[in-house]
Amino acid sequence: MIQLVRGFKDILPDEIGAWNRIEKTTADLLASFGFSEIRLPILEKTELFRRSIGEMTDIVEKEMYTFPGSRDEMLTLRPEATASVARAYIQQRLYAVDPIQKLYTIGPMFRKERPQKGRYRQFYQINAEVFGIESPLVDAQLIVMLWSLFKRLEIFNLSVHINSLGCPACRPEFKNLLSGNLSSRGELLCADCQRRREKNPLRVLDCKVPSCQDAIAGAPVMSDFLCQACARHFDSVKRALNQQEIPYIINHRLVRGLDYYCRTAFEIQTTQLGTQNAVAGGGRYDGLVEALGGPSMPAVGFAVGIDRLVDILLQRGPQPGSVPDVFIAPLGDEAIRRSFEWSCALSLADIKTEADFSGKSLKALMKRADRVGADFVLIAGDQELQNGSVVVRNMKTKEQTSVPIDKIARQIKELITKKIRNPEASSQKSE
RNA sequence: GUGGGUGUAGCUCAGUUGGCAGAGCAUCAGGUUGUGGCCCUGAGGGUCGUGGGUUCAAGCCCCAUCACUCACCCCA
Repeated sequence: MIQLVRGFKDILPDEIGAWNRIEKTTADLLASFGFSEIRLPILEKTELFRRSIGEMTDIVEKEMYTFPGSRDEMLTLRPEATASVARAYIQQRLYAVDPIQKLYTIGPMFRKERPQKGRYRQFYQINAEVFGIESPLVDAQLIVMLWSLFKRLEIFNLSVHINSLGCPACRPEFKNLLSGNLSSRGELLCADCQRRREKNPLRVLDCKVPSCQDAIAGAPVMSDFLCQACARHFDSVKRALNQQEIPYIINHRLVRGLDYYCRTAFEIQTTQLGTQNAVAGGGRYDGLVEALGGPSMPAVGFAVGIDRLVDILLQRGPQPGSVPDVFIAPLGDEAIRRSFEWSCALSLADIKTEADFSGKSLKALMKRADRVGADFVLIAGDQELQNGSVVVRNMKTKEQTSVPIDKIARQIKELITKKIRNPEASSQKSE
């Protein structure tokens, strides 16, 4: 048997309800915040990611699906979307139409990591990016938007972590200071951090090895070394979050894994998954557009891990799926032929219809009707055909009525609308 | 990339010191010639992940390999 690729997965009907809910909620919410959807290729030139994400990141070093394309060019399945969105913003000259662009995209990303709970080699993200606005209020607005997305999805037990990474004016000095501070207690650091200390000392800050945590306990924190502009920016973000009553944690250890981030960095974590607990992350990347050959342009954005949200939603049991309104149970060859006609007509009239053409016994048909959860069953045998009618059975009340064949669609529609109004009252009673 | 755990029916899992491959659920059929859920009866369904090895004999022991899973790491 040929099996699917390691770390990839099939999304089956039993969880598609959760996916649809997340995507629909996102589309509605982001539209009200002024975002437009874009759709981009999943394949890009490798160079794009090397330049944007950073040569020395784990993603670029060892996690990308890269292979030769045409004309000596290497291609890569995108490991994240921000680089592609920025590329499109530049290439399509969107900044010339209006430097301010609020864009979002939903789709698969690919990273060759070891699979784990909440971590897949093909995973799905919602990416939202705002170009052309320097105001810290936009940073805060993105967090507000995320917060309300999770609220609408009824996902709670979340914490918002924020930090400021500084900017090219103040970060280099801090890096040097930190590096010097860490080398004074280099003995304590784990092997990875020994390496990081020189290449990118910021990454030592979010190392989880206990001895490293001890080593950095007294280390300087970025927020004490922010330049005046960065400090004011960070303060505004915090004030805006306070104003919207969004609880947050200032996390000096929060260092994004991608090189392009500056100033605001944030991550939203859940307690409902395993150790892969980040459901969203993002921040400001003012230098990226220019670094990719575009105009100097501020930008800020985030990514949401859809797979992880689905995992959380599914913990609460299956999400409501689609069940047929009507099940057609024909008896005998003539009835089966006619039921084909009826099922087409009903489906085309927007009635969710399921017909069984197998010719099995009525008992078997009824069992199947019950299993698929149909509200009504349309029974047609020789008797009914002779007098030009069919039997409609209400599966809940067991009521059966005879309906003339030429009035099937209208009758069913009437029954369904009645059902939609009634069960609300009855389900409230039962609670 | 590194470590731990697990692979037996569609699903969840038993399987004793190595000795005929099992249960529950699900499916299908019958009990009821044309009426679902409950009940009863029966049936189908297996390369015991894969490949080697030890043995008279391997689901069980040994080696390798693959997959799943959890954690490290990294991140959404």
